[in-house]
Amino acid sequence: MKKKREGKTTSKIFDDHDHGMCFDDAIEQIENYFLKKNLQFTPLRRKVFEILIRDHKPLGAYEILEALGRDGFSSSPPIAYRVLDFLMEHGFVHKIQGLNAFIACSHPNHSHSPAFVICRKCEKVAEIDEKKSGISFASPNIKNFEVEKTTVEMTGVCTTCSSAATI
Amino acid sequence: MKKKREGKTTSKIFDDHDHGMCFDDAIEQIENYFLKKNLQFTPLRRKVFEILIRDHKPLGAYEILEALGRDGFSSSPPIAYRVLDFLMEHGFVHKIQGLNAFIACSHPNHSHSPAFVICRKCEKVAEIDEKKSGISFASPNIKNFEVEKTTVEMTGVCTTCSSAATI
DNA sequence: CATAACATGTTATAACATAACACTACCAGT
DNA sequence: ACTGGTAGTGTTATGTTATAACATGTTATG
Ligand SMILES: [Zn+2]
Ligand SMILES: [Zn+2]
Ligand SMILES: [Zn+2]
Ligand SMILES: [Zn+2]
Repeated sequence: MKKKREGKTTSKIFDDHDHGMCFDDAIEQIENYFLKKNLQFTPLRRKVFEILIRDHKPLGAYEILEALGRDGFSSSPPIAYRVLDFLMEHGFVHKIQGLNAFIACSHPNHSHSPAFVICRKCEKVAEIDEKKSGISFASPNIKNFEVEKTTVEMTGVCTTCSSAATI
Repeated sequence: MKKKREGKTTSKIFDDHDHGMCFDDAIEQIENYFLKKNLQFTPLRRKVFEILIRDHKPLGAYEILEALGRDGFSSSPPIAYRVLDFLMEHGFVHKIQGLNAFIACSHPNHSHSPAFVICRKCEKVAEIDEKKSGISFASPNIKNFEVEKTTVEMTGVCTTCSSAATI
């Protein structure tokens, strides 16, 4: 059986971006980036990114594979994982560890350590900015350790879901 | 084939606790907690916790299962996952999302949002305290969202590993 | 003792991820 | 044009992590 991953309601923190613009911007930005870096934005890579940015919600690798299959691409697992790794290396996709899922980056311009807010009911996910949100995550400067990557995920319930339900 | 999960070197951030004491304390604390809460600290639960606290390093569920098998317990997957879920509910075990592994809590007294420092070379893991370490993680108070659980993991390389190796 | 709640055991399968190798296209140096 | 290297994609098989569903035993509690 399949794990549910629908999502139906919204809450303010999840709605603070204009996704129409977000989508167009994202495509343009990734194109420019690849051009500038002399990287190939192949049909497969473009398609995977489009699948992720289209609804701008986290998708499991196998959901991406299904979508690829529907669009005439190969849908064996390594296809998705390789492209996802590539897009993550360049900061256009992040992995949500708590969901084993992947999501298109919401702030692909500046390099950043992403933080995510995840509603465990509707499974909506928002990528937040250190400064913009209440969260202040002082740059981790641990003694005797060089931090290369941080994972920050906040799971809970959004207002819409909590007001709608009987817990 | 098996993923490596050995760990051989140490760095200061990983050595700031006396594990002999840590082990004894942990056992005593979990016993007291279960007694006070009228929960059953069954042989299976005790064994799982002992396996985790013994070396105080992250173990995969299937590693725990092997250890259980060696000690005469059943070693089918649900056994481990159920006990781990239970111990996590009560704050005595945490899951390291970046490693798909479980580790005994280092600060089982006070309720806390654990944060972890993970060396990707030796796979040593330290659970750090907000205040004690350089990290300051302001309590996330996001608008229109009630945070229930935070995941904070910092991956990098410890001094020992970085000084030892040719990157 | 009845019975409900909790705990463990067992089988099967789902969900997630990678290894290894094959094939093609493209480009650089000869 | 030949050669060898690199990058991208395709394919098969398998490894790894986690859960569903159901059976059995064990422990309060009225
Ligand atoms: Zn968007
Ligand atoms: Zn929600
Ligand atoms: Zn310890
Ligand atoms: Zn190390």
